Amino acid sequence: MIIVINMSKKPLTARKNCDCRATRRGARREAVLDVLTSGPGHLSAEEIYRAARKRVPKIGIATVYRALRCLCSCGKAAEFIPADGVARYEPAGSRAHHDHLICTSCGSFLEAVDPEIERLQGRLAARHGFRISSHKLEIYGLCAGCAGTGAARGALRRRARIVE
Amino acid sequence: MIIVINMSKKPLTARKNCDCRATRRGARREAVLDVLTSGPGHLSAEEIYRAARKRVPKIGIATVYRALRCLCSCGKAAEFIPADGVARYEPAGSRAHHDHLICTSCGSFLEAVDPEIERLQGRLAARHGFRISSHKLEIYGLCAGCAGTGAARGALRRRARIVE
DNA sequence: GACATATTGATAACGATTATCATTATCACA
DNA sequence: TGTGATAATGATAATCGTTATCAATATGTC
Ligand SMILES: [Mn+2]
Ligand SMILES: [Mn+2]
Ligand SMILES: [Zn+2]
Ligand SMILES: [Zn+2]
Repeated sequence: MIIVINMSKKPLTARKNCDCRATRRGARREAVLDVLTSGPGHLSAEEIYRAARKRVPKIGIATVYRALRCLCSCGKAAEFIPADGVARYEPAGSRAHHDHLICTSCGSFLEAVDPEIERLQGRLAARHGFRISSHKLEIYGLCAGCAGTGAARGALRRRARIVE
Repeated sequence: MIIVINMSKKPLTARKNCDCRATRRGARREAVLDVLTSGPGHLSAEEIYRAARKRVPKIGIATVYRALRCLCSCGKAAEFIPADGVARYEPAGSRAHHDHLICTSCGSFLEAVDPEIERLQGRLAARHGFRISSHKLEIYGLCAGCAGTGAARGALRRRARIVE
């Protein structure tokens, strides 16, 4: 795949009209995309940098940030910023939208979607004449494992990545 | 009111068992609380600093941050971090929970709550054995004014701060 | 007033991210 | 296959919001 950096200074939110154009190909940005799609997801730039160096040892962190900007810009990756203020990245485009349940104990990210919540957000916005372009729902608390209840362990056993 | 700094390094989320104890009183932290409760809300630390200096000209930004930490720690203020990563503060305690509709055009914050969405979040979490401690719902898009439709202006006219 | 100590503000430090810029890698084409 | 244009890279400086440090000051108690 050919990946080209979008050098604009705009935020990293995915855009429809990405100005990425195929020009030259290199191993570094491929490595970043690789880490993103094959890794556990929800990685920080620093974590992606460390993983990418195992494939391309001479890669610099600046290139990782540039690649992430490009990937977000053309919708192949998504950036989100949890409460600690450190941006995290996950593959996008081929994946459905989802929200995050973030464990404040072990730091794990659980992905989930409730179509009813999604729908009601539209209704809430409409009530205020607000035109939604995106939304961010993050639920903080204890994951099943850290809560440690029987019901919790049951839910953990299911181990669903995206569950309605 | 007496306000005492909580010097802990924990995050600024409001806690039930705040270790704030009344010991000494000063004008600076009062000024910060004043700005917080009398201002337009959703101010950044820098904005609060500028406003506080009109009341206490010699106040330093460090004191503003310290006061905000204290106020959040004992539940008199709430901190939240939108997509731009810059923390913003609003009075809390006497105010009900609400979510934010954030206009990406004019930067305004509209407050809203949908009890049904709140309820469904609990259901979603329960489905994963997740024990919620807090959540953050931010909806990004165009406010009524910036969207510029007729219906939008109607909604704007209502000018509700918190609407179900 | 004298003391203990809580609070303050100037400023250094910090961490994540971005900008700079000289060097290197890639492509189009002769 | 060589060559020139230029896209991409990485080391590093800069930036920005926030926190830590620390000497000076303010406050409460006796
Ligand atoms: Mn995710
Ligand atoms: Mn608010
Ligand atoms: Zn956990
Ligand atoms: Zn607006």
